[in-house]
Amino acid sequence: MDLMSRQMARPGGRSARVQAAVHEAVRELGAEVGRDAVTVPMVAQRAGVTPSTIYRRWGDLQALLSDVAVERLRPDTEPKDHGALSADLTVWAEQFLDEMASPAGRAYIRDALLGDPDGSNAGQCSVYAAEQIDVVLARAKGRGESTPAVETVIDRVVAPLMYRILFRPDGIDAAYARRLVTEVLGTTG
Amino acid sequence: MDLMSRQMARPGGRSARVQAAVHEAVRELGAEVGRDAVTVPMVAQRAGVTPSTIYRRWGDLQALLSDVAVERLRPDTEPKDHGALSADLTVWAEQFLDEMASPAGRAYIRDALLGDPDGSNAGQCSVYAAEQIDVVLARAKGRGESTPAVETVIDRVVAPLMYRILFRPDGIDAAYARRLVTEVLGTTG
DNA sequence: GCGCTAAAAGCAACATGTTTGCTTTAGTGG
DNA sequence: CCACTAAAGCAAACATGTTGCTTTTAGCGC
Repeated sequence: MDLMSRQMARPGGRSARVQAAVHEAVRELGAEVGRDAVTVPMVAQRAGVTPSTIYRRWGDLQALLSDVAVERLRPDTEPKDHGALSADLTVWAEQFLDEMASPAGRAYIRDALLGDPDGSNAGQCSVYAAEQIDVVLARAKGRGESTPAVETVIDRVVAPLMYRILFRPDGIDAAYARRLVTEVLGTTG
Repeated sequence: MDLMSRQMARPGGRSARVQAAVHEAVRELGAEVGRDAVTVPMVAQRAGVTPSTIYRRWGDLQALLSDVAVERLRPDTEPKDHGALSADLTVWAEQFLDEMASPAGRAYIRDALLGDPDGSNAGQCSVYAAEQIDVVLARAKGRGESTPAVETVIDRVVAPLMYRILFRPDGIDAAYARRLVTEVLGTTG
């Protein structure tokens, strides 16, 4: 059944099935009863496993939620090609803001940051963003456009957006995202 | 003082003593056994109150930790005056990075972001940073220096630092902080 | 000062969540 | 096909979180 073949490098093992079932249970329950009401015993029952299995594999609820959050924050498609760097970056930034600034998006980000002592899950989120930007910039270079460095875009666009999403939920909108993109492109041309 | 004026019907009374005792217990236990090992019953015992008091006032451990975290993230002194905007900002950014990027600092930031559904605690952190920057910029204006806007400094210095602290703990150092300051000042002069 | 009032803390019983030793099962390689 | 190992199940001990009711105490009018 495709319940068990969802995103697995090596389908077939029992552990793999359990992980898939547990992740799916978290997603379903999160949608049904709200993220804050999800408990380990609840997830276990839905996934058809015992709570101790979850505790032993993930340690606690937070680590599990962090896992699932990173999975959801992974972009599922490449950024669309609009024929020009400014258009590509602008659209990407607007969409990024849209997804991340929603209550659900903020909850995922917080979950990813949490239950993540070594920062590896949060780091993964940053990698996703960097990859997307890299695609956009590489495409622009292919067209002969001059582009800022990936790091510059992260510093000047992603970081300000994320800072405001996390620390100042008010007063953030698409116009702000567009302004950041315009400014970073203005720097290099 | 604002430690006891947060949401208190009876300042100076028993509630205030309880709050102070609980906060102190959290700080002590955090230092002694590590932040992750702190539990509500533990805090209650150390503070000489019953667990139900804590649950009723703060709701859960996370909200309590969030409270304490914001308290600790509040700067205790005004930024020092070094006679020039670039020096003031550079020193401030280095110190900010130093405090925030430490394991303890990161834990406080995460706690502040957490158990904070409405974002008010996290928002407070941002306000602290903005206030400090405002002092530095006002002083520079008083000397006749031209300065960037507070918002600009937040976008170009604070946000990138915070983004890296949270999402990419590796590869962040004082030199990076200094570069950010140099760049933002280069923009306006 | 003296009680009255109401907000907050204490208490205790209860519900829920977490941990752990041991047993059982499923996948792997001989 | 059998033995071996890693992971899951089970159940009981344990810790944490919740709640109704009682008691304390600060603030207030007298």
